[in-house]
Amino acid sequence: MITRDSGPQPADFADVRATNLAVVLRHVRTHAPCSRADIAATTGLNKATVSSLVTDLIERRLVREVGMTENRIGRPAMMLVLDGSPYAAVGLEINTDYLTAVALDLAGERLLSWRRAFTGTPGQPGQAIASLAALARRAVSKMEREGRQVLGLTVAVPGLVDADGVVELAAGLGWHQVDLRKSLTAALGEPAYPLLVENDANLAVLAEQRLSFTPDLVYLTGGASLGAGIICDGRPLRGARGFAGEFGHLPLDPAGPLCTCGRRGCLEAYAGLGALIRAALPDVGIETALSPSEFGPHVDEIHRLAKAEDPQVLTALTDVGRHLGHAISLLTNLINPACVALGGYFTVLSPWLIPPATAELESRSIAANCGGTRLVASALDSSAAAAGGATRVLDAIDAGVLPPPQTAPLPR
Amino acid sequence: MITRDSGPQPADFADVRATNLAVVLRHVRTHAPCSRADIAATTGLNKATVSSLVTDLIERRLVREVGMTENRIGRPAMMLVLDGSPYAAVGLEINTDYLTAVALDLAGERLLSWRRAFTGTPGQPGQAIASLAALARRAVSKMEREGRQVLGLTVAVPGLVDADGVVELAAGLGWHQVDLRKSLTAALGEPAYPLLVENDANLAVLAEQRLSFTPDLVYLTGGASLGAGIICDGRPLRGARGFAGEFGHLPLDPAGPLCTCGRRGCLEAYAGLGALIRAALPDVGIETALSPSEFGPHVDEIHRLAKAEDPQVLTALTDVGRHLGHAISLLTNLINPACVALGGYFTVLSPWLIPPATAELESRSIAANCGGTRLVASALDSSAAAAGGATRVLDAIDAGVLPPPQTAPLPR
DNA sequence: ATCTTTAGTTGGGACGGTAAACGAACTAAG
DNA sequence: CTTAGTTCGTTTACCGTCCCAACTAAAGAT
Repeated sequence: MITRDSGPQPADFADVRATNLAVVLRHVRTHAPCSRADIAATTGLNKATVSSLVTDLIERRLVREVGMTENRIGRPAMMLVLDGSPYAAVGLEINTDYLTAVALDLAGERLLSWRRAFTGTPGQPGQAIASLAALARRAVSKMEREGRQVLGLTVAVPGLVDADGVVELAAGLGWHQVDLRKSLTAALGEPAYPLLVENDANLAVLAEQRLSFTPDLVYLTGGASLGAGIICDGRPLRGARGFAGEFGHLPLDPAGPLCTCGRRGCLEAYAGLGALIRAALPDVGIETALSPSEFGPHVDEIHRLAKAEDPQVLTALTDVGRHLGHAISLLTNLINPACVALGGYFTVLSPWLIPPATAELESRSIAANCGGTRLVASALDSSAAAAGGATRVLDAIDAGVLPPPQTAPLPR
Repeated sequence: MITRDSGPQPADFADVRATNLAVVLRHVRTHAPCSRADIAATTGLNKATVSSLVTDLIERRLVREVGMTENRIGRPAMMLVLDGSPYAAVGLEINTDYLTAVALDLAGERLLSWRRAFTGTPGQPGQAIASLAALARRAVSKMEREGRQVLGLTVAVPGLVDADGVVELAAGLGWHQVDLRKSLTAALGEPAYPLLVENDANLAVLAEQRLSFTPDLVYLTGGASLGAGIICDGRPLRGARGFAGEFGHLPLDPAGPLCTCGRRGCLEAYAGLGALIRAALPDVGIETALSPSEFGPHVDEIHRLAKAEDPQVLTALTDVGRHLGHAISLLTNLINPACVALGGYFTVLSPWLIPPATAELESRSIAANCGGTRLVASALDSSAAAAGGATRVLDAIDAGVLPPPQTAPLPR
């Protein structure tokens, strides 16, 4: 990929070719169906170059000819579209109460969407990894039975993941220093495709970005713990040590309620799923610890009561929304995203959360009109992080890491 | 410049050449003096390619041969260094109480550092622009008299600047919708070099980065207003509308003291220069509005009293440090920078600010050891923003936008 | 004096983008 | 039906850049 950007790497012809292949591929993805002439006119590449690049992409089975245009002056154009059939990108998510698998084709169409209940034993990641590997094997086999080559697999984990795929810390899972990438690679028999591990919020925001097209975007995971996936200027923001987006433990009030992290007044203590359930459904979970497997039904119940305009639930939701707005105002002042998408349990409850959150945000933003930050419900469901994992594989393709040609070049 | 990064632009050989020229130039800057063979070995470029690139850089007068190595086995190497003499990068800063001009040579050596007192009339930017243009002309003339070509000029403004160089809002100057780039370009007679306008904090952090080498860095401007210049993953973070880094108006406490922006509990109301002076020097400025021209002497006085361990001043500084640590903990949780540099009046007072700020930061960070964030005094003085303006010009050179060759290619 | 080691240049080859010309396939109009 | 005009995509010749291998150059080591 060639851009006006700093990078210590020198460039050669392969980079030029890879860059231009990716340019053409992205154009086909976003403008399909389109002709070679369209591509040349829009990208500025020479017609001959585009022909050569398209031939290459067809040999790699990334692009397909679909037929001629008609009823136009001049020679009809051969239209091109992404070839969805020969490839698949797989994303997995492990969370406190479920495993998810998603597969997408090149165009981002969903090929597979599985979810299964799961409860791991804290401190015993081995069993969880075995379950994850089993799910991965089933998803990969299904793709391969359909004749698709798996381009890559990315696992979303609710915790801090380093660049080598080691889970430094995942409090909800009770994991500490787990080399998930290595273990899973071994469990899957050293597969040929790249296997990556990433934070769930950082992946979910990728999936959200593919739908929203915004280059400055934040995705908030709404669950027992709250995380933020941040994209600035089109690139994911991870921070120096990967701690960026620790949204749940933003200190809002040193005199606030006790948080699971041991401090007081974290956002999570106000707006985490546990706090919401305690405030909205005081009959449950005040005395006993909340079980992750109960979160789903509780959220459904809160949603039902909110629609029925239960005053206690509405008050609880307004309260959560206000604190969310407060925390988002910090985000706006520091990062100024164009859009903040509410994910997790926030998504379904957003009709009751967004109005108080927006009011709070407006009252706390220095910039007029909240600096242009829009608050929206996520376009994704609970498979967001897994879909983001698959999206990450597709993003690598878009960035120019293409599979090699499969058919021999045609004789002339 | 060629990197593994998304970008819609197709690439051709000119991009390859520009990328590799920049790679070699950066290597010479950071490893000078070095030989062609060193460059080839370190960058992975072919020896022949390096020779060709170096010849090109010498013709552009960006690099110079300085002499042979001695006392080694094998043929002695011809050492290369940056040629500092034929170019200059100019940065200007306009602020409430002064104008600053800085010029740097290619290697970042300071050629010029001017500062003059200045008080503008709010709502009347014309006079300020005339003063700024006069200063710019003097700086440019001095460089040209020394035989240096000006590569670019960047102006730092304490306010919101859009991508076209229009100052949307600069509260301290009383500016609103001032097209500074256009006005200054006209006042300087449509110069050949690029003239840019940027926010002061965004520029100061560039200068700080050149000294600290950290790719995840925040620079805090400490003055009447507080701003943050943020660099994430080596790139400046501006946000969707340029509002990123509005550090001073982070809402810390809705019940806090009144801020100049009309809200309550902004960081600036606790840790802005006005708040510090009121707390540390209660004899001044309680009744009358503080004049910007008095800020410098007041800071000197506070510094003197702090060294003398005046209890009231020490208490005020500890208080400011605590609030600073609180705000920085928000930065750490969201952006996770490797380093936060305290600029402006914070710099000289940092011995009294950093300990309480660090304590507060540690108590509020979810990540162990504050997520690795170090709090340091800025390595720059009050010319930080102007130096950053000049640095921005040098960064463009580093990124591959090179001046054209000046000498004809040597006959062979 | 000759060998070894390292520095830098030269020439050939490959690759990939560019430009202009060309053939192909269509519509429009006499 | 014929001719002109339009547009698509390929062909051909060309050029610039990088790489490789062989070469020259200049020193110390033997």
